[in-house]
Amino acid sequence: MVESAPAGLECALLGLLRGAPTHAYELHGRLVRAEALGLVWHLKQSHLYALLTRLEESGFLTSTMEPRGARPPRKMLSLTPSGRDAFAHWAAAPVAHGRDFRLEFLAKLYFAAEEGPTAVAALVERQRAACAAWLADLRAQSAHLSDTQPYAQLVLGFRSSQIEAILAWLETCAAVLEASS
Amino acid sequence: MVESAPAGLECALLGLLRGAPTHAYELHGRLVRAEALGLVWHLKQSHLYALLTRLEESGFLTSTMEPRGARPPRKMLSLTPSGRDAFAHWAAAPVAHGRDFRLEFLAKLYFAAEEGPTAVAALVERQRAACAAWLADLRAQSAHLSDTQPYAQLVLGFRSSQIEAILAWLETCAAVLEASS
DNA sequence: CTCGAATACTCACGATTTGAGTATACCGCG
DNA sequence: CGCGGTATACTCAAATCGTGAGTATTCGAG
Repeated sequence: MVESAPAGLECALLGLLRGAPTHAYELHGRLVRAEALGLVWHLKQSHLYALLTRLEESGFLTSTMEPRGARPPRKMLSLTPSGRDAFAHWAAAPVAHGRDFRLEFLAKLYFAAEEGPTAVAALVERQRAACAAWLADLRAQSAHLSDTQPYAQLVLGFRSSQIEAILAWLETCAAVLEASS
Repeated sequence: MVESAPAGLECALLGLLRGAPTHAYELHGRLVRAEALGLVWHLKQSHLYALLTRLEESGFLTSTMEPRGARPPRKMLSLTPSGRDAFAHWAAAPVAHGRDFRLEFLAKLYFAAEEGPTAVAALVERQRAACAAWLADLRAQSAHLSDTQPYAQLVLGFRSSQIEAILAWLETCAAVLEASS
């Protein structure tokens, strides 16, 4: 029950429990199988169990044993209000670093897409603003660099170009998901 | 002395020991201070010591205690032939995943830049080929996707656009470092 | 001469991640 | 009918990673 904010991807697990209570095994099945999030996030079974245990210890979810006659019982998980809250906050906030895009932002986008075009548009717009700020910062740094540091120039150039590509891609996000709704 | 291939960034440490034997403390100083690699790679002191210990245990480097009169002795590190070899192999090979660019590829580029425009050109060209292959693969995957999976399309689109940006940036690499040599 | 910064290194711990294992129940096949 | 393979559901010990915090000495500024 320690209640410290859960780390990025743990919140995505909370998101998967938004609907009906589920048990860990099925969650894992969803992730590795069809579920689109599995494209983005690979998680071993044992790791998943560990994460869920921690989320429970921290009070973001509760479990009840579901007896199933002859078969072994299942540990059914559901969100606590605190868990629901943590997810909502996480899902709405943009990521803070370019390196968090591959996994964390795409996960956020997944949930936003489930919720509808409005949520997507809001997330994309917040993220766009954050990226624009990073880019401005990088350009300022780059300007302070002398020509005698070509390597540093390349490093900053690399980061800038990655962020520019992200910005361009963000433009297409809202459009694509809008078109298919 | 277990001799299993060292992980990506450990090889970069080997690279920093190519020249004169050095001791760990100075290595750390170089990394956090001026040294351009510090832009890319942040490493706590204790972590660095741990990595170096492991590299020594694996036989990639050897140490000798340098007595310094009254002052405490230093543990001077130098590459073994096996270490020199591991570095050379690592430095010449392109990285295998987009996610390795931020750190590992930029580190390789750093050493290539030290060595001269020829080495840079060779590394860049190999990496370009690898990236082109990834891109082709992504496009093939994308083609197999139905329109009913807009999220998956976006994910693949994201990856493609990141790699395209990398390809464009690679073009500028050789040019920039060539110009400043 | 002393106080703080720099030098040089060590250690114990917590968190993360993984491989490997356990145990039961269902289902098809001969 | 019973045998083996697969699916279900979860557990655990252990490697690995990474960090904070500490130690001990020396040097230079005031």
